[in-house]
Order: sequence, then C-alpha cells, then structure tokens
Amino acid sequence: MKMAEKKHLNSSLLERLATNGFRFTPQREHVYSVLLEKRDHPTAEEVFIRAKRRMPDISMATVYNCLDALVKCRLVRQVALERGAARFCPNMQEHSHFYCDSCEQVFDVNLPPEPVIGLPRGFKAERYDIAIHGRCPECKT
Amino acid sequence: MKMAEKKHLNSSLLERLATNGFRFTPQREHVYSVLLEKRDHPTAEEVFIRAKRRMPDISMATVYNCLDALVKCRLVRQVALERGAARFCPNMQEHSHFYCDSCEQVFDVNLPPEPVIGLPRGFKAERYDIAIHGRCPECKT
DNA sequence: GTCAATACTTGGAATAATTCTAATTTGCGC
DNA sequence: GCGCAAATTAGAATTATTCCAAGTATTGAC
Repeated sequence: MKMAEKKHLNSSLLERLATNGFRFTPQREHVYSVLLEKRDHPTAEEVFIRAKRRMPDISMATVYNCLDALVKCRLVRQVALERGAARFCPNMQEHSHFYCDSCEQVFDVNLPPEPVIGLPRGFKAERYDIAIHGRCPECKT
Repeated sequence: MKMAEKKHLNSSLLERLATNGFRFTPQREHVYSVLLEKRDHPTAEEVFIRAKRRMPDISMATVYNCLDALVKCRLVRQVALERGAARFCPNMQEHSHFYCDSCEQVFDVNLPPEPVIGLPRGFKAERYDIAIHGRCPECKT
C-alpha cells in the first residue's frame, strides 16, 4: 500500500470512529487493515492470529473490542453463517453471502437491484442479512 | 389437539424420521410437539425448559440431539439471528425472519414470489436464510 | 504543551452455548 | 423375543464470547 493511500485510510477511519464516539487507536487501525488485507470472512479467532503477526502483544479481548467498534461504525459487517463463530467482512456494499456446506468457504454474491421484501405495516428494516447455503462450483457432486 | 390429529402427526413424524435414517423416540416426538405448540422461535435452552414440564427427565443433550434430527429431517429450521444462541422454527414454508433489535422478538415474514438471486455460474443453492433487522411496530421511536 | 477525565488495552477469570463421553437403555429388523 | 445399532442420560469438556480490575493512552479544556 502506498503512503498516500495509507494516510487516507487512516484519516477516514479516524473520522468514522470519532463521529461514532470512538477513539482512534493503533489496535483498531491494525485490526481494520488485517480485515482489508485478506477478504475471506475470518472469524474473530482468525483475526486475532493474523493481527498478532505484526502486533504480538494484542489480546483477544482487544480484537473483540475493535471488531465491535468497527461494526458499530459500519466499516465492517458481522455475519452468522454456521453454528459457531461469527465471521467478519469489510465489504460494505450491498451483497449477500454464499456458504458452501461442503468446503465451508464463504463467497460474496451481488444482490439484484431489487432486493426489497414487502414488510407488514409498521416494521422498519435497517439491514438485510442474506445467507445462501449450498455447494460451490468446486464441491458440486 | 384431537386424537386423530395427534396420530397423524406422529405417523408423519415417524415416517420422516425413518426415511432419514433416524429412530422414532418419545423424546423426539415431544420436542417436536413443544416447537409446534408455541411458534415463537425458542432457543435450545427454552425448548429444554418447556420440554421438561411434561417430560421432567429429558436432558439438554437429548434436546440438542432431537433438534439436530428434526433439522436434518427438514421438519424444523435453525436460524442464527443475533450473536448467541441459535433459534428453532417449525414453519417450513418459504419465509424470512424479522428480528427487532430493540425488543429482540422474532417475526415470520412472507417472501415475495420471486426470491431468486442470480448466482454466479456453478453455484448450487440449497437454501436461503434471510434475516431482516430493524424495529417492530411496537418499538418504532 | 499540560492536565484531567475517561475510554481503551491487557491477561485472566467467568459465562454461555454447544459438543463430547461413557454407561445404560431402547427401537426396530429379523 | 433377540441382538445390535442408535438414542438417552448426567456430567465433563470445549468453544466462543464477555466481563473484570489494573494500568495506559487519547482527547478536549485550559
């Protein structure tokens, strides 16, 4: 990553954190960069392992705290795909997730332009979580 | 519930279990009836508490086993809505779930006739899990 | 720039949800 | 009815997440 890009990333991260009442910390910057680096929907545990590589003293509690802050700032999405650990995804474009029940990989899938579901009167939707389960091309029998 | 209805329920449950390689047990019958009785998307813990009322010796491990069997027989759906416990729902019609982030209640929402999302070549969808987060009519500010 | 208030980080303990284990019991095909 | 595999049980173990208390760092006011 070029210096200019890094600077821009940090200033927009700082701004986003600040407007949501959070402080800018090296840990939050680092956790966010880890998520951007490899967009494979890691679990909190996996984020922790990757974050430790360049920041060996970071703790699991901090990783959870950082992920929480990033989710609340709407910089990261949290998805529940299988029984078990939550997964995190820095792609904030409208999209849904395809979960391969065989190899357990997760793929981003674009939504059609009209994903709107008719809700009964009085319900106010804030966010849609669409998970599609099935077989990916590699695992088709 | 009338006797005739109960008989029918049991024979169809038996059949469904059998064709999926499961045995018919009083515990599985009871757990299924508990889910049908109050369709409020209980957690496994809640199912356990309700099941104990008329079957005091049932254990938590059995409740998990029964729910697993029912899910594998496609008699029950398992949904992950929030961080935390999974929830169970015996409504097998195509539908999605509305989760109120304020009061934490879950509502079934009918899907439009065209819920199909264009998947990239080679992906085979087996099931869609659509969770909508927002505010229910009671909690609208 | 200094200071104070308070949010954040840390390691470890605690909790919650689920799965595993080993012994016993039960359903079901023969 | 018999025998075997599957299911049940209580409790231990594991996994994922949250809580806690002490020290540290960030931010806004001066």
